[in-house]
Order: sequence, then C-alpha cells, then structure tokens
Amino acid sequence: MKRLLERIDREILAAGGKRSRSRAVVIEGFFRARDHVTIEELTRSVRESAPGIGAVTVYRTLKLLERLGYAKELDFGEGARRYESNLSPHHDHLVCRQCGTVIEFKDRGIENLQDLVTRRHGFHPTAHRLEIYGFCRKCAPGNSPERFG
Amino acid sequence: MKRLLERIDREILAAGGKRSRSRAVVIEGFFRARDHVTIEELTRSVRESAPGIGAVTVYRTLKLLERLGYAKELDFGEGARRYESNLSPHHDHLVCRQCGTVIEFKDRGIENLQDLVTRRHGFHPTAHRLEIYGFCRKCAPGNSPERFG
DNA sequence: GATATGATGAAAATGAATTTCATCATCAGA
DNA sequence: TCTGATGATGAAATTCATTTTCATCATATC
Repeated sequence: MKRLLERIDREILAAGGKRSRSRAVVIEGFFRARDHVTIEELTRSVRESAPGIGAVTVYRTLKLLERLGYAKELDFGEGARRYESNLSPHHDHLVCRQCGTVIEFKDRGIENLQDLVTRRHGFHPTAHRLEIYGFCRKCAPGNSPERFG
Repeated sequence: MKRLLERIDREILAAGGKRSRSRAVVIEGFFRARDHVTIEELTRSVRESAPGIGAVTVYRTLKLLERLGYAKELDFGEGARRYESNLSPHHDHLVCRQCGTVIEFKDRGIENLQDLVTRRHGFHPTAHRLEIYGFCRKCAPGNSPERFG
C-alpha cells in the first residue's frame, strides 16, 4: 500500500501537481475501502479520521485517480456513481437487486465473442460494460421467506 | 402503428388511466422517432406538431411506456437517458464515441455464456446490459484525418 | 350534464456532479 | 530559509436531468 501511494504521489508530481494531506487521506481511504464505493460512502468513511475533508475533494480525487488509471467509474443505475480500484484486471459484474451485493466475474469466452462481434461490424472497441442484474444466491426467489413466502 | 396505439390505449384504460391528446402525440412520436432518443430530442420533435406539450409529459409518458413494457431505458453515460422501443427483440449496443452512432447486435453465444456465468454463481438474472464503446467503421483511427492525421 | 378523478404544464424541488472563488499549502528558485 | 507562483481546498453557488407539487383542465362514468 505504501509503495502504491508513493508511486501515485510521484505521478502526480510528474504531471505538475502538488502534494496535499487531504488528497493523500482520500486516496488511501479509497484503496482501503470496500470495492464499488459511492462518493458519499467514501466521504463518510474518510471523515472519520479527517473530519474537515470536503466532498468536493473526494470527487476531484477520484476523477484524478481515474485519469491516472487507478480507479474506474461504475454506474449500476442507482443515481450515484460508484468507483472501484483498477489494480485488479478487468472484470464484469453481477449486481443483486435485493441486497446490492456485487459479484465480479471474468469470462474469456464472452470477451472473445465480443471481439468477433465488433470485428464483424468494423467497430474498434476501446471499452465495454457488461452488468447482469438479478438476485444473488441468498436473495434468490425461494430463499427469501419475507419476500416470497 | 394504428393497431399498436389502440392496443396501448386499451391497456391504459384497463389500468385505470384516461385518454389524453398530449400523451397520444408523445406515444406516436416515440414510435416514429429514430431509436435511442433522449427526452430532449423527443420533446423537440413532438413540439413541431403540438407546440404546447411540456417536457414533463414526455418524461411521464416514457415512464408509462416503460412500465407497460413498450419502451426501454438506456444509459450510454452521456448524462441524459435514452429510450428505445421494446417491440423488437432483445439486443445489445455498439456505441461510437466519435459520432454517437449506435449499432444494435444480438449474439446468442454471448447470452449462453452469460447464463453459464450466472448459474456458476447461483445468481438468478433478470436483466443485463452490454455496451461496447469505441469507434465505428467511419470514425475508426486511420479513417478520420481531422482527428488522427 | 354532473361529478370524480386522471392528466397537464409551469414552476419549484431534488440530488448528483461541477464550477467558482477566496484562502491555504506546497514547490522552486534566489 | 525566505518568497513568489501556482496548485489544492472547502464552502457556496451553479448546472442539469429528473421528479414533485399544485392549480387547472379533460375525460370517463353515473
């Protein structure tokens, strides 16, 4: 973690930025937080140790991390965006509509077929998003007495 | 088209709604419009024939069509939602980041693999979204002198 | 035709995200 | 180490899509 923060620090410096205490706290908080956080969640958690930090700084810092390639914006259609660390390799998401759990998955076969599809249309892909919405194992119809029983 | 509008009309009545001129204009406008319209685009086009129609009515009418199963909300991350008719069977989208063109595609292989993935995680899917972003044939790197030359 | 109630549109409200701006902090050079 | 330039901050204001409110209008129903 220390290594990572120092590396990001160096990249910010190299890009003409300056160090700042608030930003450091937000960045560390982001990598320590559970994945797929909203700005609001992250702001709340970061303020536990550094109460003065404004939500605007959290917005700005995550935009910065995204620009540097360390964070990824997600949108599960909830109104507010979520962010995940971009350190682990690319993956897609299963999103439970009941409890909000997000399961990450990776499927080489799907990716290959996507490549075929784009090639067939002469399309040059730069990114994709695949989300499957439904009910996770725990919330599945039949396993949720209070909802279906 | 006439048939379709009458059928929707009947469904609205059956659900306890009433007929309305404005709404009829919006619904017809929606099915005549090019696919993947924004509220703003549809409002503008609808106002050419019925200037008094408020954007709020367009919002409400598309929500209604969605509830009835005739329209689908899309979000290509542009800030404003888009809507497409839900009459044609399910498909996914290639979205050009340069010119905004949207190509629809359908790939049974991808869908099958998605089913496998969800089953592997004990997940019960109810919907999914797959969008591939990049450059369409016309805007592809190498074909766009003003951008890459 | 009278009446209950759904639909409308303008304006206000909401809420996430961004911008503005005065102030503070940090880096670079003397 | 001091100092000036400029990046970063946080509060408040702004933006923008969408939703809600509300007085009024329109349409089914009796």
